[in-house]
Amino acid sequence: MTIRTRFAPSPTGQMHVGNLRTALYAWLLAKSQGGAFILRIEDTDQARKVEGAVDFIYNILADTGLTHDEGPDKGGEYGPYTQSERLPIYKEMSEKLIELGGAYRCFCTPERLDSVREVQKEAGEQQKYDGHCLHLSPEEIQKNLDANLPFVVRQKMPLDGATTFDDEVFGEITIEHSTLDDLILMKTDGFPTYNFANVVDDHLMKITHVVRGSEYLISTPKYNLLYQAFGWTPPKYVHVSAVMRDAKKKLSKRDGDANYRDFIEKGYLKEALLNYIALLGWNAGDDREKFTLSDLVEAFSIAGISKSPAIFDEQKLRWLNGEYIRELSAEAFQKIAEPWIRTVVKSKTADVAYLCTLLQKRTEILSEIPEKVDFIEEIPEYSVELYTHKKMKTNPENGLQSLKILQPALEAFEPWDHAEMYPMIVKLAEVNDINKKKLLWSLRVALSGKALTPGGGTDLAAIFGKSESMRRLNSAIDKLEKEE
RNA sequence: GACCCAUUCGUCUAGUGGUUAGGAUUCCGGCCUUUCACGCCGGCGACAGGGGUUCAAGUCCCCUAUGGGUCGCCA
Repeated sequence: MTIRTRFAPSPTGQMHVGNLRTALYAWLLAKSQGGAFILRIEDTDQARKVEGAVDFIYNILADTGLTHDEGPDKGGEYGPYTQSERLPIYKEMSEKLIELGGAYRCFCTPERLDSVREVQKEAGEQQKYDGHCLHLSPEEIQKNLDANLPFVVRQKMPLDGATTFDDEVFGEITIEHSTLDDLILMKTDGFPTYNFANVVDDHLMKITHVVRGSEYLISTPKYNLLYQAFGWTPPKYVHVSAVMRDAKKKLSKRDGDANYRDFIEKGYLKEALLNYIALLGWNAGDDREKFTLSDLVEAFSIAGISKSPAIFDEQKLRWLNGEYIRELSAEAFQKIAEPWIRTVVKSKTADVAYLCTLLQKRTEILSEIPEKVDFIEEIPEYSVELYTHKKMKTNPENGLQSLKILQPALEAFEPWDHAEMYPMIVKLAEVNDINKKKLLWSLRVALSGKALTPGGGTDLAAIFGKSESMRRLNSAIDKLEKEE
């Protein structure tokens, strides 16, 4: 029997990274064993529906490479794959379940339910349905139905005993039936709840392994009771623990930047992001940390999933992203870096390709590029104290001296060849009996107006070209002379 | 509050009765160097606490603590 897993998001907007990780694990489980990955849209809550959210899900799955074999857009043998299009199925199934004795109609109003809960809360009791409609006679039920009273369908829980199931990650879990509430399966609006739809659909769609967040761990026995009532075989369960923002808070949509798209917009590469979230709560059993998607397919196994919640560490993501950036070819890096460079550098003459070779080893996330290159467009206001560097024993006075040595040499330097410039300056330092580092430090400050730059003085000269370099050099000399 | 689950360096983790408790990241040193970064080398840093079981416990059991989850006509 081939493995079938599913990703079943509700179309409520952004793709949270915890959600993405669940999708990744489900996809990996299927693909690592030659199985199928199914996308199902769980839109049973009409109030929470968000326009465009389904397309957004398609885009992310396509973008990350977690492609599905069956889904609303691709079809498949077990469709429709959108729950709002399966309403007749749930209706039929719920009626069947009532016949089977696994469920009953409940005509209680939300107001009555609230007050029951209120009373239970005051008394310090467990809050659960009080069974009011459980023993309605067939006549009473018919009367209510004839009166068109709205009703929900509730699952009838056994009163005693316990259900045990064996989770693939957490092991054996046992829940006493006495703690179970009679779940609502069908709402008054004719839509199923998750509690019902997931069971019906997972069964009908022949899902073999249910991968989902650990918040469902405790409800799983309720679902198994449903399977049992129908006479179906439950799937295997793979519950994965939460992704946390910090030790106390779960990563949540409300925290703002936990979304896939936000990370991409901040300049993270999708490969790095995916790699990182794979590692949050899973490991290959060895020391490897860098995985392509196909590496993951090869290495993935349920045994590597850990039980405890993992805190999302953006610092480590940054590092991983840097690793991915450094592995890019020069062309590939320039392609993704140039748009970021162009947000601040408008110059047509600056050598962007060369700039990129300098930037590549100095970039962890793309969004830090603009601040690194802003001096290229326009030299910032800077203090001549930048010429002071203790270790190199430089200061504005000898800085000026250095620039005056460099000025005629560079003026005469033809062609403006970067590879030749550095040895030329080294030689120039020797001739003038001055430390080459003094010359280079001053040159860098003169060209950039900054203490930290990608690359050194000759690198900057290469980026700017001769005319702009000489312009900056001369104006630096002017500036220093004025200060004297 | 009740129930379920978890707990190894700050963080992600390896570890399935006998290890100097390993790796990665962060941080700190050093080397390299045209500033910074990259790279390389090194360092700091953990078995939540208490009881058992055992010749031997991070590994098994119990209790406590802490944290998370669930208790919706949300999923």
